[in-house]
Amino acid sequence: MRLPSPTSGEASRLMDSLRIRDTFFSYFEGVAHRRVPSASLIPSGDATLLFTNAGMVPFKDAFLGSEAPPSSRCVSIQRCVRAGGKHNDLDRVGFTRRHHTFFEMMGNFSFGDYFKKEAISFAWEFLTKRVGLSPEVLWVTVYTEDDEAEALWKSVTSIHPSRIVRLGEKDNFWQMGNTGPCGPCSEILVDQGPAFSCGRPTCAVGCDCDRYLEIWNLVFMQYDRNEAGILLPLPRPSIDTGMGLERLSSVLQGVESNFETDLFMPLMEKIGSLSRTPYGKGKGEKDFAYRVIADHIRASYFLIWEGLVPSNEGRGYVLRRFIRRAVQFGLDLALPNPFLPALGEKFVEMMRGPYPELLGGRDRVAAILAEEEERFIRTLEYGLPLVREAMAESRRRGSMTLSGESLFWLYDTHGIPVDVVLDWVRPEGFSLDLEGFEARMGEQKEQGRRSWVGQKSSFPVSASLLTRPVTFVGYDRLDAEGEILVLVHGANSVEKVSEGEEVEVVSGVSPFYPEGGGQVGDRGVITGPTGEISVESVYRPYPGWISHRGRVRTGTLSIGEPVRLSVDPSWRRGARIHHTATHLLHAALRKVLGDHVRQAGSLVLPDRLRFDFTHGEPLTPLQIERIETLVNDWIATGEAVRISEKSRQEALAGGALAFFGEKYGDRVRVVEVPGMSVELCGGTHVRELSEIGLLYVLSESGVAAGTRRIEALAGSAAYGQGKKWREELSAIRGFLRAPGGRILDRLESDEKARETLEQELRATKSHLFEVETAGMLGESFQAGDIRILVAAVDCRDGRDLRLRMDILKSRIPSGIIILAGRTEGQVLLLGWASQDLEKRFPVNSWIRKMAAALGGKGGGRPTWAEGGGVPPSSWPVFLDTVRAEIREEAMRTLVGS
RNA sequence: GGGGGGUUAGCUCAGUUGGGAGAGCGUCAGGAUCGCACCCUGAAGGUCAGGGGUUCAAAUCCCCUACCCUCCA
Repeated sequence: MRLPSPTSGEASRLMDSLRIRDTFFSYFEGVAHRRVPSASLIPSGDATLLFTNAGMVPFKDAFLGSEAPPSSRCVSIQRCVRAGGKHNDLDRVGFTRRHHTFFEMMGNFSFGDYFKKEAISFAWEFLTKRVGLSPEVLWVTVYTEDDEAEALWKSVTSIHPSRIVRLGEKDNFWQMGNTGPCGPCSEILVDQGPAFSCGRPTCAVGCDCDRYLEIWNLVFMQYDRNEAGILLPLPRPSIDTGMGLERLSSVLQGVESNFETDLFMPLMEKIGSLSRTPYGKGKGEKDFAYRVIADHIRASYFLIWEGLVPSNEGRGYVLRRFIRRAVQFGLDLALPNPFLPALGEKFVEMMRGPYPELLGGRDRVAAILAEEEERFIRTLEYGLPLVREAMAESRRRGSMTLSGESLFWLYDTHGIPVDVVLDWVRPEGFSLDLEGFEARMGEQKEQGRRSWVGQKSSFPVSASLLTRPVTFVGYDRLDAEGEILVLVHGANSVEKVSEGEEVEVVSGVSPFYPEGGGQVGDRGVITGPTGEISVESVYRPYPGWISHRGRVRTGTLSIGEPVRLSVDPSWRRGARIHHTATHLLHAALRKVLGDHVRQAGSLVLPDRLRFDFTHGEPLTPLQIERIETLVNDWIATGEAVRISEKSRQEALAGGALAFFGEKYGDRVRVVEVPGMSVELCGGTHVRELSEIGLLYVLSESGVAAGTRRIEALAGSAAYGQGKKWREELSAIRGFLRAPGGRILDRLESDEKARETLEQELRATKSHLFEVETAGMLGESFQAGDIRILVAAVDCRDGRDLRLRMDILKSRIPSGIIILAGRTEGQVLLLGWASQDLEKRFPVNSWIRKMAAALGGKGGGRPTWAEGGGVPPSSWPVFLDTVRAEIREEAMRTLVGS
């Protein structure tokens, strides 16, 4: 029940999400906005961000001013993933009406173009005129100090003044980080009626409950916060807005939760048909499971489609958690495994309208989903016995509660979620110490956090210090003239650096390639009027920056000085050879193995390369051979490498491989070897393939499930390796005296000969020991009722001694045997007592005593003991002494018993 | 990036204060059978992941490396 009805126009009563998208785009295009396609979920060049989590993320550099926006007015519907953080704990997803890991954010943006007035009026007009929301249900909030915004709401819209509420910094002030652009914001809310209220008397706008639903946030970026925390006015204030497509859909479709919109219902129905129980639309006992699964398949599908694979770290790990959580909740609904591929197929069907490109790669995504699902099921199967063992252990302690420690162990070490454990142990009457578990979990998190902040070294200079980005000239030149703009020593920005110091240098121009795209940063030297720095690594501390890290070799350098920057040509040469070789390798892999192969990471160094790619199984030697041959055939053509800048659409249409998509950027750099490989790439490359020379694949191995790794050498590194192999081979030939080949035959026959010899040696030894020990039996004597043998033999190692012992003890069914093995400079002692003498005559104490007499140690069990020491001055004396003592002891125990 | 667990026969895994490397399945041979499966007897098969250290003695304890599983960031 909802009063009053939020929508006023009949036409919009049943607005499906597709129409909402169209209406949104066409409205803003109508007011001169440029439509920008959704950027990748995986942010490019931003290590601080796990996923694109808001509509403004692709525009971050544009807001910071380090990059030009596609237009001063833009509109987008950006796909987003949130997987943690204060407002979106993964655990809450599925248990509320509105939390998602994957969602789409509709937004309009102004980069120094229009400001508050237009932003407010566009939003109002869109909501009330285009999608027909009734002004009666709308509320707005403004920042407590923002008089301007409140006045504008009153003057440019028809909202009732009593529906404008002022809120504080927590709700209505937005900032990107601790420094940088920020500003007040203004939110538009829909009053869903008292039925949605938490019922508390204090319930009003700002309350956490569902009654006042925030649907659109308008951010007025008008300040730049500097390091001191002071707000300085931005010269060109900007607008960033965000409205969740899922929320707006739920309002416009008159349903109670996002999960009942057309963005979810087909998935809910599919889950319902698989589990044979329909979704209860919020009233079913297990509805939460439907919601979790539907939500997670959306996020997982998109992430995999964008080239991510489940793994045990970083983004891949978040993806793994999505998939595993979905599978886990699938258990609650008794869904038959694997069920994720079928849901994925349904999702593509739903989303093919707005995202036609999703149709490509369907098989690959389905395969990855299925594999991860099966993998988790295996983990659970493996875990069941462990849980049983934990229960048994608890029972032994007389407790029917599994301890927090063992719950943590099951989860942390073996990946078995607590909920799953609970399901298994509840029927047995067990409960769980959840508090103990949470406590251990907290420690773990704290530890992770500490190690994280501990190693994070932040660049000590603000990103806004540079008014324009550093010009990279390294594609064409290896030398450049520049001026020192920033110097860093230790954790501080400094004016001057001198000999021996570790420093970082930023200059306005640089030919140094900064580490990125898998390619290592350049090395070289920076020379000033009075000093020189050797550059050891180069990276981008912020987008658009290039920082050179190294050590001052001679003299001093100061801010403002002119410098000459020179890249080490042989370093760069090795890097570009290996980089182009990587592209060829990638293309060859796809050709030989299939189009499911995608780059999953790469490392390009001057003297080797490493390439990770998606492929389900190990490569056969034949496949590796074919790939290597193909690449070398390509190299031999000597084809020219073409590098060009194109529009993204044009590049993709030309078949370019693009992974981990860029941002909205229209201009992309395309590296093409005609007929062989086309990739979007910012790295440095050879001009002609002949420069590569040759390529050797060194190894192929697995890095994670579904990901393989190839390591290879190209150019002079490959030649050097070939030379090394040749030298080794000739050394082996010389050693084996097998010149001219047939080394394998030679090894084989040698191996056979060795085996024969070993067998013969074994036979001879056992014969020898038979004879030898037969003689030794004569040395044995009877002491009371015990048969005793103490003897010394020459032997090579303990193994020989044991062989003799085995023979001897089979001849003496009851008794004591002590053998002293004389080896080079050492004595090994071995003692045996038959089972019946275990208590009465434990041989380990004798071995210990003898070893001590020989200046060594020993020990063991009563029936079998070993020890060692240095040889006695006289063997006969030593042995006789031992015999006498043992005899005496034997007689005494006889009397005693 | 930081933890936890693992790596022993072809496979699945035991191996308890450090003291003789094991089981089941599989393989092979023999027996039994018209034949097959079952069954009986026996055998082969191991750099205990690799390297270093401690020790008289290391699968076992310590350190390093590689790989696999898993958690946290």
